[in-house]
Amino acid sequence: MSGQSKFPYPSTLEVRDTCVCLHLQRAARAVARRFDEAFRPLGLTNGQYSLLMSLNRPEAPKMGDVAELLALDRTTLTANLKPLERRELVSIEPDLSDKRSRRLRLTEKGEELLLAAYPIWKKTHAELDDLIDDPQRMRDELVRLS
Amino acid sequence: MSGQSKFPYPSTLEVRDTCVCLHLQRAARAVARRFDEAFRPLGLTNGQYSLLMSLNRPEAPKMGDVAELLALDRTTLTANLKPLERRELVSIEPDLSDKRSRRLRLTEKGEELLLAAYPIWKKTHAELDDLIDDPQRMRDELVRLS
DNA sequence: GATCATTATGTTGATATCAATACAATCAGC
DNA sequence: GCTGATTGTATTGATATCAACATAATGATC
Repeated sequence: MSGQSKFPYPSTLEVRDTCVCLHLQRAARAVARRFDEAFRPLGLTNGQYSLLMSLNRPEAPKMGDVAELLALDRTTLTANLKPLERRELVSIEPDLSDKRSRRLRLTEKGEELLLAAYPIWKKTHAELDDLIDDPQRMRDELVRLS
Repeated sequence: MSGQSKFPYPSTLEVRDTCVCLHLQRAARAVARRFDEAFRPLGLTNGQYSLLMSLNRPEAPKMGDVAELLALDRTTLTANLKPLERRELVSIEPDLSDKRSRRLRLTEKGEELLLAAYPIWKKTHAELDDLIDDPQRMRDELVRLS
């Protein structure tokens, strides 16, 4: 036999059906794939798009600012910047008033890429939004979890 | 000067405020960290917990079944199984009736680990659920995006 | 039963993610 | 001005994620 698990099957079904974490990761993966595909002609991923977009500010932000905005580990941000820096979409400059900090700045090439990417985002986002009953409510809930 | 970006700042704010993808990735990262921390004493991540849990079925599932359930690329699943197999939490057996397929099975050690992890999940999940206005509605929306 | 499309999975290479650790610059208190 | 705590990043190592490509088994058509 050996047919019976030590872990009760009903509890498995409980986790599968109710786990917010699982539901979130699943949806996050699916939606990420959707945007990755849409941005592929530009050689961008959804995360790179969000990162570049977060750098478009009146004042060039520090790494910590961006990491917090994206709810991203600081070391992850360091890693994510590398391919963008290699493609010269982003420049990293030392902060003169605080030598620990570094300022992240979009290059002109980066800004041009955002211009090309924005209509793609607009279209893909609209398609997604249509799947959601109440997008604003959804975003509010997501922010509360962040 | 050089002060003006080629990409309009209001559009950046539009993306930041409304992008469902960005909100999802952010929340997914934050919630993943929360569960990863809770499971750390067991040496489990949230993804490994979900994966192990998905294997606790009457019939040992095939790789494709699990990949679909988790909305995960099949090649990612292959990678994710490796550390679990190394720790002997999961065994991978050839399917006798279809030699292409492989059946994923929890080992006894895997079942015991789930037993230890479940109360941690229960507690962490309850804390998270409290942050959400209408969890069922939220899950329904997330499923629609998957 | 040979051929060809389909199905199930694996491998490789690039990027993403985080914990743990380390280090240098800054700041607060003295 | 010293000292110790804090802050801002970087590096390393492990796992996660997917696209592109490859392979082997199955199934369908003839």
